[in-house]
Amino acid sequence: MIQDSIQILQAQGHKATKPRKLVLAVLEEIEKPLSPYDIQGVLRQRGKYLNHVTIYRILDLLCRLNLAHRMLSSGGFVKCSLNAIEGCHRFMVCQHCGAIQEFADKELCQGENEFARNFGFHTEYHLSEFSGLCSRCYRK
Amino acid sequence: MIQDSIQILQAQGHKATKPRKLVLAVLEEIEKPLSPYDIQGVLRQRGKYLNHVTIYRILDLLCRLNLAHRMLSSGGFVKCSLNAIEGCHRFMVCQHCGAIQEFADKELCQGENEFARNFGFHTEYHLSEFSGLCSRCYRK
DNA sequence: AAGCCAAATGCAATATTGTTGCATTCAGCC
DNA sequence: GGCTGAATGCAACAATATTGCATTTGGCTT
Repeated sequence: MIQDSIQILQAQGHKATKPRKLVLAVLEEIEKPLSPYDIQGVLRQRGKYLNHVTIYRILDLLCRLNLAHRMLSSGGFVKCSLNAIEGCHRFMVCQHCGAIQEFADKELCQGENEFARNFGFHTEYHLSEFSGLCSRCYRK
Repeated sequence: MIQDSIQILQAQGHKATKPRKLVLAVLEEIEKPLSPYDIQGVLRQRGKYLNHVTIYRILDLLCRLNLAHRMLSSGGFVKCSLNAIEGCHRFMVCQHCGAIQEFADKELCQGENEFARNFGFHTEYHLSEFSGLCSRCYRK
């Protein structure tokens, strides 16, 4: 539900504007990485118009609040799951259908950070992307 | 040594041209993510000129051959270490000095893929970026 | 070492993506 | 309903990326 994201927005002193709801709704419904112009296109198909500058600024905000995230492979944006582990995002992207899914696993996350620490590296946040085939597409 | 990369290039039937050597040398020396135009700038400082289109095409090729990689955080390109684990790239990026380093760890990689498999996801390749402070910058 | 040819580069033109400053509008408050 | 700062739209611009085609060049052959 985009309501959850909206609540977080407001809790941090940001307004629940129509454009923000529209962008959140698109990210939520289309569970694939979308560029700012992609989002504009989807909205246009639905008879809505947002200036691209507005979309950029909304995505900036959402990323700052950890409500959205930019993917490695495509550069597109996706909505983050709200129960993600702090400072850690782990996505699986299906090469066939394009669907993305975010996963949280505390143990794995800690293991990775510890691994980095062994090299003297202090991890602030950590991003991980799996590319392959989701269970549906694999069966075919 | 860029010689290693050159060998791989040629082994796959690509030519060892001057522009390719120049780009490889820059990526090798400056161990930070560099955009195509960054690379052009570095070369210009050295009295060399490459058209940006050429640089784009070289980077495309290097990425296809897994000799370079594009980072999420910056959008810049880095040279891949040649002893990387197949289908797995793991980078650490220092927020302070910008230095990047690639690491390979078979165990960690297998753990991650297994984790994905538990969700029915079949990983083709796996990509991971740590953002934080390297050992030198952390001490300060 | 000269010539050949496909591969690679340079160039020009264009398309796409991202940014900035400022006028206008609107969400949330009284 | 009116006020006010935050948010949006707009215009102009800057930066990044792509395409088609003419020219050059690396690596092979002779």
